[in-house]
Amino acid sequence: MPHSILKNGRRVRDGGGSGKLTPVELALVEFFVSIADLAGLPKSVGEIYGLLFSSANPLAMDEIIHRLSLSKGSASQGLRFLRSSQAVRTVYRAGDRRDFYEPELGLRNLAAGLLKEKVAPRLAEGAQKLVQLEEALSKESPSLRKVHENRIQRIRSWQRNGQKIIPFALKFLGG
Amino acid sequence: MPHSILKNGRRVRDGGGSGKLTPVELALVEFFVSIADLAGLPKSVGEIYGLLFSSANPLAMDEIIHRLSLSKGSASQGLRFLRSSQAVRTVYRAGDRRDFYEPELGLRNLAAGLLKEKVAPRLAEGAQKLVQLEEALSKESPSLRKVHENRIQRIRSWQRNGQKIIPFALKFLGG
DNA sequence: CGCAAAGTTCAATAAATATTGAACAAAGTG
DNA sequence: CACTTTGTTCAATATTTATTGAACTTTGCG
Repeated sequence: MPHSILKNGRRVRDGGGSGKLTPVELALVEFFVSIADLAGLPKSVGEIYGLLFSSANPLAMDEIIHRLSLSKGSASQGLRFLRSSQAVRTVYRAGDRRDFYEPELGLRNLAAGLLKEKVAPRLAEGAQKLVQLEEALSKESPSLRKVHENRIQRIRSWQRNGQKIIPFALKFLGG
Repeated sequence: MPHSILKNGRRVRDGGGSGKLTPVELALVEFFVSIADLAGLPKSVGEIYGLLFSSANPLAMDEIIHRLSLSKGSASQGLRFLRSSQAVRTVYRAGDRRDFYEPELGLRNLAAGLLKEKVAPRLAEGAQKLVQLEEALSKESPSLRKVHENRIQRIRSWQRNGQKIIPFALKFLGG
């Protein structure tokens, strides 16, 4: 039985189009796909968030799979990412064992989540590399070392300025 | 004559290591490769910027190719991107037909360049999609339309807040 | 318990992206 | 002008990354 959405033995209402998206939903999904792309996230993540964003009520994974024609694997991984970065929340529905999902709508929270999940780890890794670097410095000729020390100072200053912005930017973004 | 760096008939000084990078250079290059990756740019772009950043003096494309073992194509395209986003500048040297490159060191300018080159076009495209979307709205049922109008308002508010931050953030980042 | 629905994992595969290098164009130089 | 150096372009290829789907785990229910 390929792709039928049966539940408790009867066909389930699927809120406007079996697997196909309405024009508005489609445009919203495309919008978030292009944002995902900009942020270096998989298309599927953008699709899922976009679908939830355009939905009047929370959706379960099997509905997402069906509307977007995604594989279970992509849906599961995409939702995992969105959950872990607080871009979606799970919602419980009485008498239904499935998890339902609704989107976070606050830009501040969305940004903070991405920052924590995608950006922060990389920056930490970068800082790590700077440490290794300091060690190697001592083995260079004095004149080259002077140049390099200077440049590394420059990176440190970038890091400081970058840090300073974050809380401020978040405040800007969020009510 | 594969890969020799001859110029005016004599071997040219290459500032420490033919093709191989010193540990410090290597660490700096890796640092910028990881930044490039974070920003969704090709590795080669990070390598090129990293090499220029770690160099005491401007470098020509053939030197970059040699030190990083890149192809001409990658170097040319990478430099094109870096130039177009104002992350590097060309420097002229008397009696040398080649273009020499030096890195932009101001975070503010680096950020502004990326914003203009990578981010802005995508956001414009996104705004474009929102327009298409408004048209399709009128064909929806009143109740669904209300939800969607609401959500689209939300996106517009995101855009406004995002815009507001930019000049402010840039001021923060820059001297 | 035994069964079915819900969700996860991950090796295989497909799709997207970057890189290469050879052919080409432009610009000096003698 | 003929020749060399410098740099660009782009189709072919390699590399990276996302997606699939089948096997598996977990959870709830009668």
